[in-house]
Amino acid sequence: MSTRRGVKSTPSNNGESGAELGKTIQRLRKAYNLSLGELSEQSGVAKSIISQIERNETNPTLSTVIRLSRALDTTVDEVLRGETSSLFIEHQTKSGIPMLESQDGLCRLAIVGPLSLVDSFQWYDFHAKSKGVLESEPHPQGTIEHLYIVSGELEITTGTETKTAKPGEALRYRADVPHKIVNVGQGDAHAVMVLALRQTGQGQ
Amino acid sequence: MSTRRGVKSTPSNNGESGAELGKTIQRLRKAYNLSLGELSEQSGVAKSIISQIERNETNPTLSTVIRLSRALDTTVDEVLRGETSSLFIEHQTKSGIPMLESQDGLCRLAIVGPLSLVDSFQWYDFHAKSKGVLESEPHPQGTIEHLYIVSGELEITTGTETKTAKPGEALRYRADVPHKIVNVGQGDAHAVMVLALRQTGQGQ
DNA sequence: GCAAATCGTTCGTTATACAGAACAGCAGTT
DNA sequence: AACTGCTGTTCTGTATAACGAACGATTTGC
Repeated sequence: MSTRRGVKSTPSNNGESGAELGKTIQRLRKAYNLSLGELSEQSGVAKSIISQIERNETNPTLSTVIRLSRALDTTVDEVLRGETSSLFIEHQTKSGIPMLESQDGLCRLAIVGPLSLVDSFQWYDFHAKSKGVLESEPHPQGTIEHLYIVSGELEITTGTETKTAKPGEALRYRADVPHKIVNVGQGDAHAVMVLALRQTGQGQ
Repeated sequence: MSTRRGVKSTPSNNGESGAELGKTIQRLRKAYNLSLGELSEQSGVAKSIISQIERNETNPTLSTVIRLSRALDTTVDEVLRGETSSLFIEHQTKSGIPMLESQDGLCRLAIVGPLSLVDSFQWYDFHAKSKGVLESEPHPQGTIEHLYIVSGELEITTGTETKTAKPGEALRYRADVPHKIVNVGQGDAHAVMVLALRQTGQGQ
């Protein structure tokens, strides 16, 4: 957490949001050869606001962005995405299937799902004795690991973050960085894991 | 009642904007089985705001919508467009219940994996009381359903075939035909379901 | 049973997005 | 030079989105 609230270095927020929103809006506007006034008229947004948005000096309202997007004949997402043209590359990374086996002999990973059908996902049944540790090297870029805890208590560390999950909980985390699963409970732990490889690209 | 809210003609925006944004957000949140507090923590948006957004009582900031979209594993546009761009269930909701529930009320499906993202699979947590029945209309062509039984005893009927599965077993069957899951055991049943969609285009 | 937790909602305050007007910089006319 | 007409920017005041706390209403536990 630590959601730095209260701190507002940047004019508004923007930081993680549509970082380049302003630039994109302006680029589109100019592409259409519109002045601020014209776009204002067409979109119904005050030109002062548009000016501020273009300079990333404000954190616009959704409705404002929608109105601008419409006037610019595009969608919110495209505007957000900086419209980095084609970013979708079908990263069909086949890459060797990470054959996860118990390193310390305390974890067992059984494949219950398809692994050759399509490589968009693999599905494992995960069992771990108490104190068992499963360390994984990074999986292909964009891979997301889903862990559903059936029983026991697992601690997942991915990157620098660590979380503990109890039965019934589902964790979703990036698996393209080193990650680790530890059974911190007293007894055995059981979880279902789905490894999803990013395929459709353009997921923001 | 200083600020006369409560009764408001036009909430704020809405009109032309994200008409159903609130409903969509709520539907996604419930699909993920998140409470306002949880979503708040995950997204960094105050839960009071989320509440208001869901009720269309506010005209959220772009950054707010982005944060929510990310937490809900989707994009702004999908949220805006009333979404459901994709396939699935949407259950011939005769009742329009945002949550996935069987008609007899004995089965509950919670989405724990990505449900937006154009892509290839969805992941559910399935709970059923004794005698609970979950009937599904055919999913899109090529869809395969994977069911991993955690506890209880389930009987799956797909097409004309019927099978019974016990804990630890995994079933894989076509889901592009009507299919049915029945908890034939005495107690509750619990399973993890993965719905795999046929890859789009290329490859067969 | 009452306490503790958790749900969604509402309250009080602060920060700020918004609109419109006023402002500044630069073309072309005349 | 001025006067237009445009550009984009910077000033207001007001409405309100955001947060966090406090609130009743359930649900859970002991």
